[in-house]
Amino acid sequence: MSHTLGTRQAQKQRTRRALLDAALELLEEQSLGSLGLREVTRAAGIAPTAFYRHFRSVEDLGVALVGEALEGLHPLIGTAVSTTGDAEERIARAVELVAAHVDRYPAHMRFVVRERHGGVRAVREAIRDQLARFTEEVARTLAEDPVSAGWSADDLLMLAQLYVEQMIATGCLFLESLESLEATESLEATAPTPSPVPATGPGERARTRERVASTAARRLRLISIGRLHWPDRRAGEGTPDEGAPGRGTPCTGATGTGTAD
Amino acid sequence: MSHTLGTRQAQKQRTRRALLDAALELLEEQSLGSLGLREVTRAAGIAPTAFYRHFRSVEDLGVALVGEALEGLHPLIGTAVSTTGDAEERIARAVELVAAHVDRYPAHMRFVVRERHGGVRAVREAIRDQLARFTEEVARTLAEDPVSAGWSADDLLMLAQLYVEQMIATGCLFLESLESLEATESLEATAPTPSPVPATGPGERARTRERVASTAARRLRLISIGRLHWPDRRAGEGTPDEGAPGRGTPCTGATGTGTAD
DNA sequence: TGTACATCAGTGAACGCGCGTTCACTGATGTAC
DNA sequence: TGTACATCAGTGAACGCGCGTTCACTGATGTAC
Repeated sequence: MSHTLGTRQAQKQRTRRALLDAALELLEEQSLGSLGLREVTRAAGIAPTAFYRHFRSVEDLGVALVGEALEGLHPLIGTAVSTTGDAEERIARAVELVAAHVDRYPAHMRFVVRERHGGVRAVREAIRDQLARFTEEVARTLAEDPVSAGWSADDLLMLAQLYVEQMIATGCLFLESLESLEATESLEATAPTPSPVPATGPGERARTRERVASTAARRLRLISIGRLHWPDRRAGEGTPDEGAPGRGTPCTGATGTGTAD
Repeated sequence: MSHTLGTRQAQKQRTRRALLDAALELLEEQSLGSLGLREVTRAAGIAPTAFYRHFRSVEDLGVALVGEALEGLHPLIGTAVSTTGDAEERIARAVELVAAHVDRYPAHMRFVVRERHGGVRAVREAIRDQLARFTEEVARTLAEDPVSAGWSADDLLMLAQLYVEQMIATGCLFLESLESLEATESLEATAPTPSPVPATGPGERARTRERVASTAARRLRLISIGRLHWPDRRAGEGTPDEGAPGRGTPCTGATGTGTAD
């Protein structure tokens, strides 16, 4: 820290954190639109009226959470998509990045996934804007790759969107695996006897994680392969029983609709 | 209709419909978790207590909406993914299917997209189950395609998931384009003078639609190309400046983690 | 066809409750001299 | 260092309101004879 905060400022920050954390926990089982101000302050251990010292409304708190959840990812994107390493390495790096972020901020990520299409406009737009920035950064990084030579700006953007969507879908997979694990574990806690065959041991968490990572990696691999053979306009035409058709004429960008409108 | 409903039954169905429609309209701007029973009955024009003649709770109504939104799509899936026609035709058919469904049931589709990761468990699970059925059907249809020869069950499922996710993303794109059009049109309605250059004419709706359809089609095209060249394990290895590497050895399924666990 | 009774979709009053927001306040922290 | 005053994060009472659910009811529709 550059200069220590005054006691008062520090306390205010702590209360603010308590509000954000309380909200995050409550948001695991409901959406922002149904989250009450009193509910949050109760969980945070402060009086309802104190809420207004930190946020104008619950919606406002939601926008702050979007920032916390996604702001920190921007510097990491370049690393994950960068040209260094072969395709497999890059894919593994991207999946690992998502996995680590979900591991570290599960509640934040659940919140983002839930509210991305949720009922609170301001939050939806905050998320959309962050994702648009991600997409633009990915597109810029992809453009530097020699593989992208000849790609139209429109097609590059399309590919970047596909990658970003895929990263979100991967995050969802990791989140769902966390959820199902919790469900299993709480079931076991209730069970009268320890299962004869320990279906959920200490390694189960790691194994589920690996399975999810593998699925996510294969999806990315398929997309990357498509990218390498793009545009391949003849793909799938007629019967595919003639073996390997190879790539079509490199009529780059001919498939796009053009950027200007 | 096989046999006409009694007056009483018919009236009950009409009230039920009024409740569902009122809910759908209210859900355009909020999520199910914050939708009130009294709010719905008020909009439907009936007494709050009458709600219980039709649904046990708002959550229950939500589950009914999931059925309405997705049940009807099952018979259409086969047609969209089927082997008939070349890859381009199939892609166009799939995009058109989604576009038509969103055009006809925009509120239903918005609801599904919003609640897929929303705060109401029962509804989330109803949607997840329907999507799992879609995925299975797509996987089964893909398996019949000669292109899928040698694909492991795991990889086929991965591809089917990718396609289903992509269909949902396409639906989102169409929904967002509807939303932005409405915003523009209401802005124009408020504007004092008709714009000198009519930025939003009667053709704007069609043009936006076409742009979205084109983007969606290109995404599907890229995935289809990836599919044709799968697994191509050497893709992207080293520098890609040596031209067309062709497809790798068809070590089918070697990339999967196996289905049994 | 007519009558007597059963069913049941929709009503309206009433309930206790938690909500968001207002207001004047308290008392610890910060600051000027 | 000590004193006097300003700031402001957090308090607690109070408000009007809409909520979900209960209950006994009404009256049109359905049914048995």
